[in-house]
Amino acid sequence: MSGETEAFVPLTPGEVRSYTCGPTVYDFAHIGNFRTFVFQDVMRRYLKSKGFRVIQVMNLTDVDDRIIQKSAAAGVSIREYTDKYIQAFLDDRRALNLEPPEYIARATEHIDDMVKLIQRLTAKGFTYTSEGSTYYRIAKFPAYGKLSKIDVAGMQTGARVDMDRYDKDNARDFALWKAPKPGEHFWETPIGPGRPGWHIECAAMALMYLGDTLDIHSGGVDLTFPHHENEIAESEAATGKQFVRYWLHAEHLLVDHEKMSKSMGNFATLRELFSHGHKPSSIRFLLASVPYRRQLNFSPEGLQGAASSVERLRNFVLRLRTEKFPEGISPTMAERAATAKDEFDRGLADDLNTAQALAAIFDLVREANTAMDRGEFRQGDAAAVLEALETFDAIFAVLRDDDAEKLRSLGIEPASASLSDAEVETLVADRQAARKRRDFAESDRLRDKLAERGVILEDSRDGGVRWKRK
RNA sequence: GGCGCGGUCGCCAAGUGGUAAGGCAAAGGUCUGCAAAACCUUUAUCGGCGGUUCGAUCCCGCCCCGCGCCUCCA
Repeated sequence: MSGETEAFVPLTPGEVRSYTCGPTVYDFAHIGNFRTFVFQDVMRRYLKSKGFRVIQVMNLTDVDDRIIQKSAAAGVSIREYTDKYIQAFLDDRRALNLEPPEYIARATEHIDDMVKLIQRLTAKGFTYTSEGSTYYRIAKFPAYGKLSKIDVAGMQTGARVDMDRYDKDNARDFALWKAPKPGEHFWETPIGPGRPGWHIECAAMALMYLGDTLDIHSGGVDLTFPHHENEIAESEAATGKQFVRYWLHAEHLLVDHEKMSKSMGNFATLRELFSHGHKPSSIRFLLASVPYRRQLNFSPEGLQGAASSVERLRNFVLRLRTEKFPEGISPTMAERAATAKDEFDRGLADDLNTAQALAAIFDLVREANTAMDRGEFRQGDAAAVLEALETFDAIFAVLRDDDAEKLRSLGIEPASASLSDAEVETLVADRQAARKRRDFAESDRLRDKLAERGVILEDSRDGGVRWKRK
């Protein structure tokens, strides 16, 4: 609200009540949308790692003009129409390793709550009706504009204000409840037949699940105005209390330096990226690696770079797990692991500076690799370093989960799909035997054969070999 | 026009009043039977102009450029 970074102090110690503006389920979500959802996931994972009990509510807007229009055009019910996209959205979330919120609230299942909230506002004189619709009278709420810092008075006469087909007292007033147009689906309620306005759903559901004052409310920057401003107007007028303690808005994902959006047609869905062979971990890493308040220009090169970064991290973990180091521990390494964890945390603690946090991890990776190459790394250090990596992955969640099973279910056919672990082991053993005979022609033939199936071999100094799937 | 975000190495991106993290990419090298992986080396004076200061990329002013919101939008 202040527009500045502030120390986070939840209303109830140890507990974070958080509301997330979810998608309008009229179509598949695109990765611009997921930029925000990944940010919210990083935030909730970080808060949890700091010991907070997180209660996150995410809404699904499953009724609006587009949905009404499209479902009618498709000749199916709103429910049926939105079910499909809700399912797809939840699948996409799983693919990206987004933790499920504690509550997922569907707008059409909370019509009663919205009606009650509107009635409360009416009782306090914040509403008026016109042609069967109910509107919010912003003139009654002097604080209007405090979040987006919009000067309402100055806007009213502007050329670009709503040329509305509705009859409102003031162009800035917004609909709480919309009267049905002929043939449209509607709900019969005490305030008349119709359907909810957009903002009332979030206000009603947030208050219902989380109480009058929530700790965190987050969403994309484009929601700041009018959506969040209107939510404030609705809820604070009704409760008389502060609605949200901390607002966090994620910046946009850009494509060729323009906002990715459905209307621009410059969007990509996750399933499209998957079908081009991109892994969920690459996408998640890319979206998470740029701090949320920075615009992120999306490009295939960037995605490739993210994939390489994840690869480097995974190679490192593989090395930690498979290489044999001299017994004992080296005090300096244990210390390095500890400071890396501290630095990682320091980055995140500063308004979720993921870029800074990442640097701490990569520093550790390089230094540990160097120690290994020099023979200064000890077996006892592996645990400490792995622990630091786990701290990292508790937030970034990119180290696992690109297993063949998962990729296949996402429509990515791994090159190595046709080879089982046992088959790989057999071929690897054959090659080792060939190497022992110094039959390098045969050895290389087997290695190439494995490579064709997406299996990469790494020989180690001690004559051993480890393998991984591409 | 109002409000907001940003302009740092080829790309992505931290950061601090005292001469600039990290990742990706590129080139050369080390290791290796060859690879792979890893490591080492090389690549920036921080949009422009003024000002404050012993000293500014970081503070102030002006200017230029990009993006967004102000209408549905993560």
